[in-house]
Amino acid sequence: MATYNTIQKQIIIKFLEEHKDHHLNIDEMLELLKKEDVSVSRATLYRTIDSLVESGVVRKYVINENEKACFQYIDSDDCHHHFHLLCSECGKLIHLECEKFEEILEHFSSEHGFKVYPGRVVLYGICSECQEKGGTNNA
Amino acid sequence: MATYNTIQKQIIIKFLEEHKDHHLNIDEMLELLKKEDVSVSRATLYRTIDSLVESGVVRKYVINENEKACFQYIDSDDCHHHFHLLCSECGKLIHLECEKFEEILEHFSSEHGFKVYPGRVVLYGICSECQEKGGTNNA
DNA sequence: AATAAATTGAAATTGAGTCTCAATTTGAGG
DNA sequence: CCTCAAATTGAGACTCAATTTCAATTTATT
Repeated sequence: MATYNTIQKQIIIKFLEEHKDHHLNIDEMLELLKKEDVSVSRATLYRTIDSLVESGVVRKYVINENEKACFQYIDSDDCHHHFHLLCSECGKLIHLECEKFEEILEHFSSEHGFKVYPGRVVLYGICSECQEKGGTNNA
Repeated sequence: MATYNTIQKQIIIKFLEEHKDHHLNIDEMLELLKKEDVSVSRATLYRTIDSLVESGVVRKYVINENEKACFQYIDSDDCHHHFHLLCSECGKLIHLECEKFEEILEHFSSEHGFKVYPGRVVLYGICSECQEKGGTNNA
């Protein structure tokens, strides 16, 4: 099964490269593409992104089950040291650059044989601001 | 807003306690409840489980985005100082006792001011057995 | 009992994501 | 630069887990 190089695929890959510093969901991408007057259908965007995720070029984030999945071009430079911290109090999502990330993933891999999917690592808790405001304590 | 103690809630909590060693999805629960000749509607089950998750009594697992969410009663005795590793391939839930846990929580607290809720930490990935079998899944 | 508020359940609705299929595009081989 | 089969596109239909609706019922208080 050959693969054809289509205009739509080029548009999508160019778009993702230009937005590699954000993760966007499908609707946000469609809207931005529309503003740029480039036309790609929803179905094609889903299909192309899926295959890019499959081939490891793009990472899929499911931060909150109730929210749409987000996608981001994997920049091999900085995609590694990246945690998601989600504040249960204010709902803020923190993208935390931290060298500890690698260490933790490595620990689970080498010590426990468990290969963690980095894109799905979301740690729930309370951010510093909400702690100061004196939030309710849960576990 | 008062809360009424209804028969349905009692049924659901009793059911979850009796099945605290498994995580089940809503349909599985409905089927098992039906076999026990106890009647709870799908909507009520969703609603009640949601509020139990909200209050931290029940944990929600989304093993695979394409699969139904699973739920499990949290046994407060043994959920404190360990990680939950959930294999996206075989669905196995690994309770991992590990001294790294404390270290990681401490790191986030002191270095980043973020207080992680230990009970909600679930790391998704692939277990060693499924890695050997050569899984294809991403997430 | 009377009452108001909370809850239930059957069915309708939602919505992210997938699938269908006719129309179009691609590119290898004349 | 034609031809043609195979790949791809896109509009809209479809799926299905989860949510919402709303009238009927249950709860707990007075």
